[in-house]
Amino acid sequence: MSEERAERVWRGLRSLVLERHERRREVCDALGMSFIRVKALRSLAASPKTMRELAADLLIDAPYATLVVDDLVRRGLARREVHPEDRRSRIVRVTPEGTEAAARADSILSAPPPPLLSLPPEDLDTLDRIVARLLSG
Amino acid sequence: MSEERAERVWRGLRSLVLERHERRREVCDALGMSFIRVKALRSLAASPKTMRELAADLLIDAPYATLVVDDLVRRGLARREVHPEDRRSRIVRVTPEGTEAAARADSILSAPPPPLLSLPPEDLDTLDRIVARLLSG
DNA sequence: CCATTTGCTTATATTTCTACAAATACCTCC
DNA sequence: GGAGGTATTTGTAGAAATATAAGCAAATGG
Repeated sequence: MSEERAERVWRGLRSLVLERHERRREVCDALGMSFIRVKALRSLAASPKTMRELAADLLIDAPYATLVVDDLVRRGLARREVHPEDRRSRIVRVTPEGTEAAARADSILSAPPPPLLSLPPEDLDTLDRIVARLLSG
Repeated sequence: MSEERAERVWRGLRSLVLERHERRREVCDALGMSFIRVKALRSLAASPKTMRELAADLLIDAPYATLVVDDLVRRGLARREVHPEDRRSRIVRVTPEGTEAAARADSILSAPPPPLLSLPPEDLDTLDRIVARLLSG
């Protein structure tokens, strides 16, 4: 049955990402902030957002988003700007320091784990193709 | 460069597991408990453990493990038994209700996401092999 | 305009997580 | 059988996360 195989694969993928090569702690230590702030910083570095959009992206509510952004602003990693078309709204944008910090987080989180690096090239190739397909599906 | 491809693959895997098909919230809602309790329950359902072993498995400290197990016991999902060979130590074991709840959690967490189920059989086969290799490495 | 809605903030409260110090009970080794 | 070490619990404190209510400013739509 392929259902069974799919389950084994899924458990394996979860195990790799969530247990074996989890890097939350490492990133939080490196940046000196909680993981939700790292997520916020990376989300904002990827593209500036209104508070509402950020809250939706992080799956948090608006008041908490305010606290998180307050903290990033206090650290000099982000700025609030008034939305040009709706002055109720703020666009949150990372500063150059924020960009740099987000890049540091990315480099830790995106670093492939050793087993992936020592995969035979043709396997890596195949995996690349399959993962792309899974992401597009 | 294969390093670059490995990075793309790793980012893709993280995205699949952590963003697209994250099921923490769902499991916590279904069982009515925080995720660390779900993890504890599943760990104990997989095999009974002493407090120390459980704490090590969950990467939490001993006092917090006591709180978590207290809660599971209060819910009737686990029991403490005196270790037969060391009366300082307790073996924590899930109850039948705990086994049932852990199975419910498993069925949510292990359910392969749709894109994985609609993968061509030969791709799933290959993926299965590669994931096994990554886990063993 | 005025009422209503929307976007955000402030305030407040609760739960969850993390950490550390100290107490208790038991084991082991001399 | 006493010293020192281990397993767990208790207590405490604080940070982080989550939720709700209330408020302000600006937009929208009669």
